[in-house]
Amino acid sequence: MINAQGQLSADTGAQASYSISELSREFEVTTRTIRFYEEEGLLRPERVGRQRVYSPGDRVRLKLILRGKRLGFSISEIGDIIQMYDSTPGESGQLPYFIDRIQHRRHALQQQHDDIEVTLRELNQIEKQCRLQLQGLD
Amino acid sequence: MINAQGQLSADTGAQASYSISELSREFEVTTRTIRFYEEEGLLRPERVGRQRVYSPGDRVRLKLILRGKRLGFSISEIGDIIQMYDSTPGESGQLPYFIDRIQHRRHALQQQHDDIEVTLRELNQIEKQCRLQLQGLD
DNA sequence: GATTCCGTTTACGTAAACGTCAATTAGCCC
DNA sequence: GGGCTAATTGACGTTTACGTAAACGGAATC
Repeated sequence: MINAQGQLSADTGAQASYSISELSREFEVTTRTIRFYEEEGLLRPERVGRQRVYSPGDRVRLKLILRGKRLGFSISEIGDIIQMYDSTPGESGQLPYFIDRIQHRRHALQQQHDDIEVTLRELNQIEKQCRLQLQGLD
Repeated sequence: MINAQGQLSADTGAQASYSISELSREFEVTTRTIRFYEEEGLLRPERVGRQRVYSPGDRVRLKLILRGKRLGFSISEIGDIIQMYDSTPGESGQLPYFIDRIQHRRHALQQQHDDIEVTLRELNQIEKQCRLQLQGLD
């Protein structure tokens, strides 16, 4: 197989590098968006000349970013989360503070989790009503 | 007990009506925010003179709105959801279309639900590593 | 009757998250 | 070497979800 740089690479499904438009297509975001995330410090692709070249690691980061977006987090919150994945604890120096941040994040996620379950149950209720009425069993 | 309008009301914990500042305090949002939701058509409190008076139903709607916000939905999406709660199916006329909208919503929520579980697992992993290192067992 | 406390309206301001040009560069194709 | 395609930078525009300030109204309180 031939990748974006015109070089051979084993077709393992995991490429060695990606162009901005490849990622753009794969994740269905615009290139503008990807560059914006870079401006915000969430991505740091390498350069070949002036062109951006994304590693598999960059691709994973982008995945993380988009997952964060789906969860409604802001860019800076996502930056926060990515830092958690990034920093080999030890680099991060302040371990207890770090653990504290993790727990805050987790707490927010738990809240969301609960919100979702409540909402899902309610939507199920509503839908059930609709279906009954649709069958004229009301 | 005496409510915001200076009238007697049974102290059942469920008041008959609320002022904007009462709701503002209870849910920790500004009055500006509450008025904004009204501008956007998410709330329709009654008026006594020019002042807004919120019913228990309005209060529930506000709760719904804030839950939607925590889930990262936009105002118009929340409006959409509230409509689902509101419309006695049958008023809504187009039942199949309505059910379809519910399923779309539910699909998005399921996606979020999955995202959260993945993220929680990952955070747990990270935290475990931190704790190990904190104990010098690394 | 001046002050204080809520509340209201109007209107302009702003941060976040991109969208949308416009001008430029660089590699390939024939 | 002209044209096409993909990418880059820079800059201004836009939408959403409120914040903030000004100016006023009405009821209560001192």
